[in-house]
Amino acid sequence: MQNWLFKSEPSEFSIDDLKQRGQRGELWDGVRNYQARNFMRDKMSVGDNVLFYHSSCKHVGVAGVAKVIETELIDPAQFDENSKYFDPKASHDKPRWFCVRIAFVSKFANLVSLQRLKAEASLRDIDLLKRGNRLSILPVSDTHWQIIESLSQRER
DNA sequence: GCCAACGTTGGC
DNA sequence: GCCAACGTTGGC
Repeated sequence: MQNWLFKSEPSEFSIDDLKQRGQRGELWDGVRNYQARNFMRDKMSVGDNVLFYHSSCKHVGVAGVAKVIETELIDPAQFDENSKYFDPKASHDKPRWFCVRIAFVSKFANLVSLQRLKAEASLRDIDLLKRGNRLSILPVSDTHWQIIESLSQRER
């Protein structure tokens, strides 16, 4: 079982939006970065844990927990000419983009802010905080997962 | 809105 | 295969 961190702009799709989807969850389509795609296509399993991170917004940080409920899905947006994720180089014979489906697990009572993460010495080497890391999907170690989860239960 | 840090594209 | 130009991400 692997842990991940998914970034999302809450103005586009927030932890509350995910909660509203309930058991059906949400198809994580539209990822157009090869490294992130490879994580989804090759490394994810049903049941994997996901930290749901709010980026590019007022309160940046980890907002809650989700889980992977379906894997090895072909991203339908690549074939949709009306989608901003349309990829003219993709074909049904040779799809280029893959995705997974995730579902809500919990929302943190207190968002674990980026500031808080940076202040935590034990998170010094988490990929999320490495200089210039703009990947929207990142693996998270068990140790880092536990630290962030414990931060979410602490008073700010 | 700015800008650093990339990833991607395309000419050569 | 190199690399300049361009586009995007994401914190501030």
